[in-house]
Amino acid sequence: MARKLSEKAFLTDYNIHDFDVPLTSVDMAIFTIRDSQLQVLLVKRAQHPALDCWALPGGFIDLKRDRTLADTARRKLLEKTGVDTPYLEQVESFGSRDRDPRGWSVTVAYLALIASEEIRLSRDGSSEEVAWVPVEKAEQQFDLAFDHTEILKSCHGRLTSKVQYTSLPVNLLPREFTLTELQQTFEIVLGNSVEKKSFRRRILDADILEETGNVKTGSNRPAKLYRVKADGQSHFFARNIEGPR
Amino acid sequence: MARKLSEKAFLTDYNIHDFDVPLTSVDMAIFTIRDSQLQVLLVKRAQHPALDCWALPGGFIDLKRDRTLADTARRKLLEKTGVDTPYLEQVESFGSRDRDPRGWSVTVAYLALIASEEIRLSRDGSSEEVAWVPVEKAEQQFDLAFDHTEILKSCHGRLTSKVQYTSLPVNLLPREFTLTELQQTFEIVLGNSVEKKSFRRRILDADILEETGNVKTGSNRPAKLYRVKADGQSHFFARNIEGPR
DNA sequence: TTTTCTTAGTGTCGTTATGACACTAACATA
DNA sequence: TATGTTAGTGTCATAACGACACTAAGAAAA
Repeated sequence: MARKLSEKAFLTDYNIHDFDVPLTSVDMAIFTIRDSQLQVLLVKRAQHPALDCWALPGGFIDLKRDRTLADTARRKLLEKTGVDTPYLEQVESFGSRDRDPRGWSVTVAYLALIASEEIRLSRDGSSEEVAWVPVEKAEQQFDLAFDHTEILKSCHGRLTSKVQYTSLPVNLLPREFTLTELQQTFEIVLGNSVEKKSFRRRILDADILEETGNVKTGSNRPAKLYRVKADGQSHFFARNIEGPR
Repeated sequence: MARKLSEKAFLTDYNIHDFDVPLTSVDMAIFTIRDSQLQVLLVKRAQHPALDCWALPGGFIDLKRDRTLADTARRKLLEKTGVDTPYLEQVESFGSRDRDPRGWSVTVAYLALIASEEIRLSRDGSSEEVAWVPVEKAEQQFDLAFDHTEILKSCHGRLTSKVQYTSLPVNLLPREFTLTELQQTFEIVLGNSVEKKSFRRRILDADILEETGNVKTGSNRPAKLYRVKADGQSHFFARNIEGPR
């Protein structure tokens, strides 16, 4: 009982500003497929430090409005893209003395996958410039702010490795899609082709999709449209998908 | 040029204490095999908050001494166990308004694997009580401080899932070990038995081990001793290991 | 109406890593 | 020398995949 009281006293006296704490933020790699390429959203910084540098969208936690880290990530995503129910996954945290000139800092990196159809860029009034950039170009030809190139590579690496054994790319497509569209999405993310029959067996046997009853007609045989099943967690396959041998 | 100067001016004026920032710490689940069980290291907190509660070892980043988050984790591990070259992997970060009574806080969780032979508990002068506890017991019967039960489950989950498709459990063994010992380690982490021949084929075909030339003699046929190859990254298998069908 | 083109979707066989399980090998101890 | 115990192997069945040729169904041209 005495101890309970003394914890209360401890908390009353506690002031975070008495201690050295790092800056802590959230950054995110928002991926989509545009023009048959995997692209990532970049923003041009409108503030110091790294003013005018391209960077991953992100920012500080709003201690008043955000209950959790994921809230911060969702808020940033909504501000930039207008998308509010994305696939969102925490990837890795980066913390060091040198990554930000303001001092010791930690950033929690998130990965988001969205369908390009759902995007309305820069819905908020922020004046930052926003752009979709093909991932390879962003990694190799952009000199991103802070350690954002490393963060982007980490998120991209997580994505490409999970494609090997999960059904994660379904999150890059709109609600209804054909198996061929899904296959193309896998191929774009993987960076190589996959065999049609193997792919379809794999996906259909996994029992993660259901037919919508609709078909997509074009100038050829209509293709059945599918959607992710309601309970659809990202499915894990027992084996990795292989490229051509 | 004017901008470069103004960034300098910006940094001169910048004071982290002008902003609300969360507390940021590192916590870790240190696993080892003892008594044929997967066990995790717990410490009894000697300070508020959650005084006298069992918790995962961890603490705040030392902004002066730690260059990176991994430094903080390594330092904590060394303080508690005397082990300084462990397998160390960042798992997940937990941040929310409510997880710590002191206010908004973020903790970066790490997973460490060490061989029980290498441990010298509580090498430092800290007066905290330290104990190895079987993982299931720690998860189910201990009321850990803060959200440490959730953190432990996350680290444990990462471990058990990676066992399915990597050679990660080699890090729970001493430098030299027999294939049977390695198999037992896999079985303990997996929680079920694996078939001897399949296991040996898998491990040997992966080409991650080399014979030391030594054998372990007992009251029967001697067993060849192996060690992890020098370049040994944790190997990824193309298929998951299956339990009995 | 028929042909042709294009994309959707299937049948089937070989390959590969694994599970199952019986088998042999090598030592200590009695 | 026999016996028990653990190390390690031979071999076949199986599951999931790659390869690739095949059929199906529509639009548009002829």
